[in-house]
Amino acid sequence: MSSKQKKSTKYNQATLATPKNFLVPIMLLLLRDFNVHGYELRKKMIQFGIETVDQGNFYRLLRKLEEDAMVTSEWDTTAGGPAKRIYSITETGEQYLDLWANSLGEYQKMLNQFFTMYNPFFSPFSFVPKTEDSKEEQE
Amino acid sequence: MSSKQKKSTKYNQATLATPKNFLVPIMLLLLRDFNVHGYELRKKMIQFGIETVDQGNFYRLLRKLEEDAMVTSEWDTTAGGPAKRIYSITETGEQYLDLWANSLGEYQKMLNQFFTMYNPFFSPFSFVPKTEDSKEEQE
DNA sequence: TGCTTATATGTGTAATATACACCTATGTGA
DNA sequence: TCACATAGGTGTATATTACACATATAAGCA
Repeated sequence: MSSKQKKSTKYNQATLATPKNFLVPIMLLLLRDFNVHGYELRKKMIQFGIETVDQGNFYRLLRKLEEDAMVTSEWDTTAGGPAKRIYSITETGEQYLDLWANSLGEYQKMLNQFFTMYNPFFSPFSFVPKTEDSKEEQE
Repeated sequence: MSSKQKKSTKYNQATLATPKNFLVPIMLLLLRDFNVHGYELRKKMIQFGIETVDQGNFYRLLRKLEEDAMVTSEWDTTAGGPAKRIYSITETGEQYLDLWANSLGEYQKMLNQFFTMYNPFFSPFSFVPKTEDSKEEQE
């Protein structure tokens, strides 16, 4: 227990509550409704509420989704500027999205349970911040 | 593009929608309400709805939480069987839990948004599965 | 006694996923 | 010609998780 110079153990503050692979279902959902290129899609995702979408990982993921036949793309050189890959979702992709939706639904239930236990006054769509009074019974 | 023998690229089915570090807030929440040992806590987490809680990672995480002063523990040798570490949350831990709660709240909003877009008939607490009819307009 | 099972707490390490830094290229406008 | 927005990436270190395995105590039972 001496000379501790740990690797600053951090369950990264910035990364709090970022679910694994969460970009995937949102990408698929957006591509189900819009046929767009990556750069545009990425903007949509940020609008969606994901504040940080790493550009590198984003494109890498898109290519992987294509490799796995979840989406297809074709080059668009008609417009000015750099060539774009226009993406669209496939049947497989839609099925995969449905799988994700089930999974996210499960997770949503757990979140509701979490908040019910965290703050008994909680109910979705009317979040009441926890008061000091509500944590008196201390075991 | 020849001789593809990829590493079977899989956004793991089993791991779908497993949020990063999700064990942490649930551990803290449960420890806020109960002073228990790891083995017991793990059972509670499974009851909570987390189907797979890897034992190894679980204990490792507990020790890390203690190392970071989120929880404290003391050995209990009064009961029969192997000695147990009884855990309880600290002030720091409670504050960290609050941080997590905010973060999870944000995420919950995104989930609601996801489902609103995924299935327009969706509303929380009355989930209506997507019908075939609802996906006719195909761009 | 020896064997099995449940309880209880861990370690080692490979596979995955993500963050962060960096690269290439086209077109617009100052 | 230089900066900047658009567009699409690669390399790699770090973080997180999965999976296999290790240790120890006690109870049941043949």
